Amino acid sequence: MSRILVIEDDLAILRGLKDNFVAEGYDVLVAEDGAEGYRLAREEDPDLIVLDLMLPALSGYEICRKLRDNGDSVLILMLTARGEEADRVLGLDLGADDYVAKPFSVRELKARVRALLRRSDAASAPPDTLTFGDVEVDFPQYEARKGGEAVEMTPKEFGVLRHLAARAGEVVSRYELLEEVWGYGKFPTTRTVDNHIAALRAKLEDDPSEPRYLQTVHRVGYKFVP
Amino acid sequence: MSRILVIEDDLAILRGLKDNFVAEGYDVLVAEDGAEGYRLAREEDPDLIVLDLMLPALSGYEICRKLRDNGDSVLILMLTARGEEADRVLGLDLGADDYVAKPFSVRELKARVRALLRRSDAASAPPDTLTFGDVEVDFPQYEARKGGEAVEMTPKEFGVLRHLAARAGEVVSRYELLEEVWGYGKFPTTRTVDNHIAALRAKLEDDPSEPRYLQTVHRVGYKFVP
DNA sequence: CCCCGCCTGACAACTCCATGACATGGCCAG
DNA sequence: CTGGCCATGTCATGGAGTTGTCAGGCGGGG
Repeated sequence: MSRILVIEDDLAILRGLKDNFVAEGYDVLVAEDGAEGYRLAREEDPDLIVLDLMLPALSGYEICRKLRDNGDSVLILMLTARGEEADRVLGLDLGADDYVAKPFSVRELKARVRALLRRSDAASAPPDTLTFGDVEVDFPQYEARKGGEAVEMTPKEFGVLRHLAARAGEVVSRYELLEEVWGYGKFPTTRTVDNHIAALRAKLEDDPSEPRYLQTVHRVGYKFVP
Repeated sequence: MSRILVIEDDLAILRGLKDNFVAEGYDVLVAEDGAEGYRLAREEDPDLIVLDLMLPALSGYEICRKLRDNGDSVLILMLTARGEEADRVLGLDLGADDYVAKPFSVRELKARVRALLRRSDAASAPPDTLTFGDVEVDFPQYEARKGGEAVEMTPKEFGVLRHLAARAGEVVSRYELLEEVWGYGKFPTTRTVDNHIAALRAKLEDDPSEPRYLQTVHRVGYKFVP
């Protein structure tokens, strides 16, 4: 899941944004002033920054420019007072990727964040089909077949399989799977992972009781062996 | 590399766009008013035109129509003021290939330009007509028939169907549909998408309660299966 | 002014997911 | 080698979240 840094001095807004983003499964960092925000932006390497234009210590304007001057291409979504020179903010000399005017609608802000992140990671997507044994999986279509027969799988199952396959041969811990598939804001039991593995085995393995592709590594996690 | 013509009367924006496109390696032509822009469009035969809707001398609207009337199929990306009727711009009255609302993000604009050029290279632009089962849809004309009978569909319904069909087989999330069909700057609920899907099913599916072509993928989105 | 398309909210039906209990199996200490 | 313990497999169940559906209201265009 993506990591978002929110830099905003109004604590009520900061809190609200954080809660909203956490609820959507993002990994959220916050800063209440510009200097701290800039430091986090450099050290924590977030995927996207929600940046208030008016800030104590270091303005959003300056943070944006400094990041760009350093060649940082992190996504930046600027919060501006209504009517504030939108053209200026957007790229032409500041280099923000989008902006939302205050007072803003949370729904709009979330939609814009989603849109920015989706476009940016569409570029670096993992391979979208997977074949092993007599199984074929097409992730964009959310379809799977075994021996030519369609197999019904749930989104979580696709997610788990994709993350295991992306690191084929490597052991992946339950904790890692939870973070990557479920997202940072969610905290199910690690037992939940076992259940989804079991479901995948039941659907894809020739002999679910003797898994060939989805192997258990005792006390560590699971690995996908193609 | 591709040749891009930018027609825009705001010099700050014109300059910013030119610099950005040049930096990406495009061959860039510019015009500050509609008459000059139209002349360049005819004489220089660019691959894509970034066209402001409001222009002195000759409006973007008219340029677009005149080009199309002359059978010119150059790619056109329209810049519109926020909230300006996106449906109209993308329809046949106008014939633009895409649009971006002002104030826009440069990253967004560049992404859309890339997308348009890539699609035209691959010659896989969204099709003008669509046929499945006993249904025929003509997008430029905004006409649909089922079993030979005319079917009344609203502009939004055409939009949703077109975007699903353009990615046939792939699951498209409600959020993506909102972004692509409703456009940048509009933020209805995801429930709205469901309603339009329901309307399409009622009009186009043989058995709307058991959709064959417009399928739901639970917790993910919808997909069109031809 | 009315009409149509659009958006939203409410409700019910349904899917998927998380959890806990119990069974089984692997690993280590003795 | 073997008993005990912890980890994992398995399964049933309740609940949370999603979707289909419908009615009502709003706004723009004719």
